[in-house]
Amino acid sequence: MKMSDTPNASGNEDTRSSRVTLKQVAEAAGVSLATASYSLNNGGSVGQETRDRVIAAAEQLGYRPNLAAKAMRTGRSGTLGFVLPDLTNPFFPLLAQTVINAAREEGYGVFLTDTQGSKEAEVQSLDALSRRGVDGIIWFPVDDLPERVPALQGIPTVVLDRSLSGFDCVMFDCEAGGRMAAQRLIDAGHRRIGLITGPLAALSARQRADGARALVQARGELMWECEAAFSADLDAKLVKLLLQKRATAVIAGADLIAVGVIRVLRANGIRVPEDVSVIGFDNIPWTDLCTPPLTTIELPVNEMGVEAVRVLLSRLKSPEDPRRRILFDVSLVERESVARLEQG
Amino acid sequence: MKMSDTPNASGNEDTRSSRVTLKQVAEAAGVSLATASYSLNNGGSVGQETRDRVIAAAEQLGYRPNLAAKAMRTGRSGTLGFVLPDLTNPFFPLLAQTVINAAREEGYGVFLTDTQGSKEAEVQSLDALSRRGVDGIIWFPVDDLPERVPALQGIPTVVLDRSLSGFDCVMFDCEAGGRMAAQRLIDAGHRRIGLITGPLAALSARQRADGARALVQARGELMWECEAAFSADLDAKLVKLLLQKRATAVIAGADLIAVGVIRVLRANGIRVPEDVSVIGFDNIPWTDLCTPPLTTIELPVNEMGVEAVRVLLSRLKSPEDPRRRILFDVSLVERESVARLEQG
DNA sequence: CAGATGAAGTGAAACGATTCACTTTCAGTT
DNA sequence: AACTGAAAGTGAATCGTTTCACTTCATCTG
Repeated sequence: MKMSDTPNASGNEDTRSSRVTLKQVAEAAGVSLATASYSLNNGGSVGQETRDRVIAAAEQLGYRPNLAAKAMRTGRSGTLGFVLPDLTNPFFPLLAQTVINAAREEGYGVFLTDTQGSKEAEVQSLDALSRRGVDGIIWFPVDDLPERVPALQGIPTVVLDRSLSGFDCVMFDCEAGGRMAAQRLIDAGHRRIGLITGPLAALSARQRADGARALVQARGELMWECEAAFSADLDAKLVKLLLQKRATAVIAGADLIAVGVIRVLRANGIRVPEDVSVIGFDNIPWTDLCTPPLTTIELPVNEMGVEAVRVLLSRLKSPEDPRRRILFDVSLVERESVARLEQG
Repeated sequence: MKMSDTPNASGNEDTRSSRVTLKQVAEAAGVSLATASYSLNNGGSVGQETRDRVIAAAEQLGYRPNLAAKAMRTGRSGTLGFVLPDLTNPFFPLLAQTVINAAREEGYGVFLTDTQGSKEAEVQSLDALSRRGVDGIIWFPVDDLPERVPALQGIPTVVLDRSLSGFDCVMFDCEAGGRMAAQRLIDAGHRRIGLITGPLAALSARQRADGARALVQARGELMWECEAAFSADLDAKLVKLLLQKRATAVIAGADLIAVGVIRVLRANGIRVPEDVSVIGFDNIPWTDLCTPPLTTIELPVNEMGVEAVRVLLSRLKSPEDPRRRILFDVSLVERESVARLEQG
């Protein structure tokens, strides 16, 4: 790391340290504080001419309302918190982007916090958001153990991808997804199928597994089942399973895992999809660039983000409405990692 | 999308809508407001016994300071803004994560805004952050045209990956990176080299190109050069270039582009790296999972995030210090997309 | 013992907006 | 001419903190 100081930086000119306040605007426009406030917020009863004058003055002075003051007076900060487990997991960036932009369109700023998969950090984050006085929280929990979160008292919260009682929840129909994945393999003639689940602490992983398992057991044969972390690095046990108990097709509980599977298989001279078919789950961004491009279950992540904000804001408006539970359908994305099983 | 209302949700019990204020704590502890404040902030002169009593009372009542009020009084909000172009670009999530966590460790919350690559949205974002009263801004600009941003007046800002005068800047040594990429190919015996640059509106893309071009011209032959967007979908012109004017190696200004190149080549029966070597830039997360794993230039993204926060906070402390310009070294990551050129 | 010193604690004024309750003005109605 | 009501505008309280300036009182100093 090199460093150099640039001594004569030509700083932001006109750095007026104290900002323009509403009072100054009022004075400039020759009206009272109250009228100035009403004018700028389209409230009260103010003559059109006066209103225009105030607006002009505000413009001219470069007035920017102090949101902290507004927040204190009104009790609402115009901010939301978004708590998620891990931004570097490719599943999340799109979701975060959607939430942030949906919120911005409604005039809300978003505090993003990444808990790095730690429950402790999660509790801390929620606590910090509560102190910050966010109006509401969107929460993608690390897992779905029903831990009590005292910080959340009284703050409207919507929970994503988990079913926590007492909260609005927005989820994917993961069980159906699991079934779809299995069905796709069955349709291609596969019967001897292996199943790798994501971490079962998460409801969605359990549901995916349940859906897939049920269908495989009904129509084919579940050769083996194994739990794995959300990662392309498979542990030794799984690798062994993969190479020894040969299934003709593998269902992975997440694309990241599927990519790892493909890598291991190919490294051992097993072709995908000719020898073994692989199907993933999530449709994370770059799975179409793999070799072979991954057949997978797509989740409407974008829609989830938008809906989460919608639900949260509507709860802000009507705190007493019944809790909502929204379930998004998922769909199969056909690519090249699944092949018809040739009768051998 | 299915929906169901759960009528009898067992809401967060004890939803006390009005929060505990410092005044209540003071009363409970039998001291004045001032003493209560001093006690909790380790300020003023307060007897140990009294202090303990206040702290106990605060604890017991579940007091959470209202940061909006504090912000208004002190003029500092304890928040930072982070403006970046596109969270779905795999380059950014790690950076965002690092910034968020580094800031949190110092007690700051981060407003994240994603401008979706639009300069208009960028100006709006900066403006919104200014209204929100953030104490400082970390800004990864869409490009480096020296647009005036009025909203920034007086808000300490550090700029990432760009050189904007009047700001603290944290950057990578991209020119050196370009040279390293070229050198790697030269070392492998390549002479006829093609160069694909990222969008030249960005300084870093220009620098990468400059570094690479200079070295190629000095030691080999620059077969062709072409500008491309940050995407794995290459436009027709580039595809044609790639297939017709055969270079033995290609330098891509970004991994995303490199992946696109590999895909096009392989789709046309050209092997990588046996027939054509490809080298990328960025070392974004999953390039080690490609086929072949991508040789590329790694940027210390994590370090940049940490440093950005460090620089920003130190500027908050001493606004009058000379502007700083920090340059991080980059490094070559050796994988499998570059091969020795067999003398043919 | 007078005065100085310092620790412990308090009262009240900010910070910058919103908003309730109120006054003034004036056109319209009887 | 007196009354009514709406429209236009204002004064002042308020949100929850921090912090300056001040008081009180016990102890120390010469």
